[in-house]
Amino acid sequence: MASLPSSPMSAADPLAILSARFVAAIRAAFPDLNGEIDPLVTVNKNAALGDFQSNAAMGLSKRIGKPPREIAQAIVAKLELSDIAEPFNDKSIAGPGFINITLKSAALAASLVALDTPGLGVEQVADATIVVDVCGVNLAKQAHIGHLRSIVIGDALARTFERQGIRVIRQNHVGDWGLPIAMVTGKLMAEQAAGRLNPATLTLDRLEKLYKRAQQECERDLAGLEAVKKFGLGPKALAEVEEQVHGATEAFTHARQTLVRLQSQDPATIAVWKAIYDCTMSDVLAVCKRLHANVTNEATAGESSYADELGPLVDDLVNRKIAEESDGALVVFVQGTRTGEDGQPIREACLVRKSDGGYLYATTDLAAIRRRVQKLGAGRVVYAVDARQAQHFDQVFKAATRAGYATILTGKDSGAVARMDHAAFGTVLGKDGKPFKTRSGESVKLNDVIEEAVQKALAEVASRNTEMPASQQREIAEVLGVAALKYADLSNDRVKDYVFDFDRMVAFEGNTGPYLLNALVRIKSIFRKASEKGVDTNWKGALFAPNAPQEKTLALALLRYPGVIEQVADTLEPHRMCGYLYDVASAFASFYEACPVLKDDVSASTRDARLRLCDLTGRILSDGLVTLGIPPLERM
RNA sequence: GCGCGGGUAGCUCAGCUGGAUAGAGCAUCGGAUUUCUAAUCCGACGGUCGUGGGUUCGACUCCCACCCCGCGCGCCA
Repeated sequence: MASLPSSPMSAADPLAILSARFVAAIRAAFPDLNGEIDPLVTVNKNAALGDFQSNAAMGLSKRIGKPPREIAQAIVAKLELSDIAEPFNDKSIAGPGFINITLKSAALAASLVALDTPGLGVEQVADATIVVDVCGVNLAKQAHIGHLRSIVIGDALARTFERQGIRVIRQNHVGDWGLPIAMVTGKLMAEQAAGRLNPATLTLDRLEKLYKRAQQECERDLAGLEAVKKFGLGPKALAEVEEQVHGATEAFTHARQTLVRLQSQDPATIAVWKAIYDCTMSDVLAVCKRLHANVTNEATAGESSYADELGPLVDDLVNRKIAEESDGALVVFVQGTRTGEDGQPIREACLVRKSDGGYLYATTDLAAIRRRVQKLGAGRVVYAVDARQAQHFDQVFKAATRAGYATILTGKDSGAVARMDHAAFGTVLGKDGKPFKTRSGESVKLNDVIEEAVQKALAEVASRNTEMPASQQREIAEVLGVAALKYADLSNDRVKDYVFDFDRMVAFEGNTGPYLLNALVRIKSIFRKASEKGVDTNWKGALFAPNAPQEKTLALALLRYPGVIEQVADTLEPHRMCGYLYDVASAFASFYEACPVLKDDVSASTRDARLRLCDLTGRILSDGLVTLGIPPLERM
């Protein structure tokens, strides 16, 4: 469908103009053709052959019943491009029927002028709200490497939507409720009662140790008991294991009692829970802040905030016969992705209440969808969550749709079902190809990861700026290290696992954060130099003159920016932005080598045209990085 | 068993609704600097795109089968 160009940018976007012209030419050449016409205009893959190309002729071949080259001839005969493109020549139609277009320099310049606005041509979406599920840490646990991707990718997606003018509500779905939290709360109360712990000086590190111990006490050898009974290892083994299990059962009972007190808002229990909450979140939010991820207290909506809604929600599901009983539990049956022996899809059970009356994470997620769509007004909900939860979300999305909880209640889309997307991400791997862990097998703390990246960056900064004050080196290294870390995560295809390598991410070559920041810093440096040399600011209104091949390549890259933002928002794939920015930075590096800006033998008009091109490049690099959640740098 | 994701150069990764000779970076080798910051640029070398079929004018891309790796599969989250 050829949508009409609406924004100021798309009116001058070569892709949009060419698409419209091609559609017109095709209609003129083949008036009998009805139905949709896709002009298939793209940036030319082979720069030597032209700037843009249309592949429409091949596709139309079957519909029209003529050889594609003949169709291409007919299209070209009707194509009116003399105002913006170079005249056709014998290379304009090539291969099976590619139509190559080379833009006139003036047309390219006009497009750049249209792009060169404060908004950089990014189309604004009116009247939309998107909820982004981001971060998702658990109480009493450090933010670790497993949370990196949710924080970084979730924030980048949120920023991309915000860049489109969409109202974004971040939701940190903290695991702050349920039996595991009751375990540690009970454990903490016991420690406190025994005088072994002062709540005022509680640290997350200490808390995490208590959590692990509580968990072990509850879980120890329940599996072993099963095994002993199954294999009949004799009364002595059975007695030993049973004694262990007795301890576990005791701990479990204690945790259950604590959970009941939590749920009934017992003040003493809640007070301890709150201490755990505050201790965890102050640490976690500090890590988010250090990562320049916009995850704050306002964005925090933990599982506990749904506690009161779960009972009524399940009642509602039962009353409307959406949930039914199955082996003592309550489930919502959904059409799953799996198939049975007969090849028919299996009805999958999405559990919303256990046989003991407890609720599950699917219950909370259903409540969350309902709140996000029907209370917060989201037309789209995006989950930046580990790919291993794909089946869970598939079920929950279907159950929510069936229950009507995803139905939009107000506004222009009232009655429609909100779009629900699981932006699934793969695992962070070590160099050995296995999940990234410390030597002792523990998960790596996020703060340690950040610190190591910053230290690596600091070593580079210090060695290259020996005269710079240490405080400034440290300041730059902090930005650079965090940029390197985030960019390494964002630049890989989201759904794939990726290998984590400090040395590669802080490298200044290749598709890395430092390389992009370096391009930006070089541009800033040009303008500092210009100012030193007393060059006036007339360049701001200068005519673009993309004549050198390097200038042309750079200009064509810059024009793609608005489209890339849209692509990222649609596919939820920030690595497209990374790849794009790397293209821009590479194109700029080649330009920088080949096209002097401030050298004495450069004419004033060329200098000003190039300064304006540098400025536009810098603003797009900067805007793109900021949209990814990476702050720009002045010097490095 | 069923399902989901993945398999592209020695390594790490791109490859947009099917399009021209499958691209980067690293590594290896060879060039460029009295610098608008060389934290760079230019070039060379390097690939049966897991395997085998199919659809198509054209397949890394779509379909089918199989192999290998990872992950998931009702009362944990």
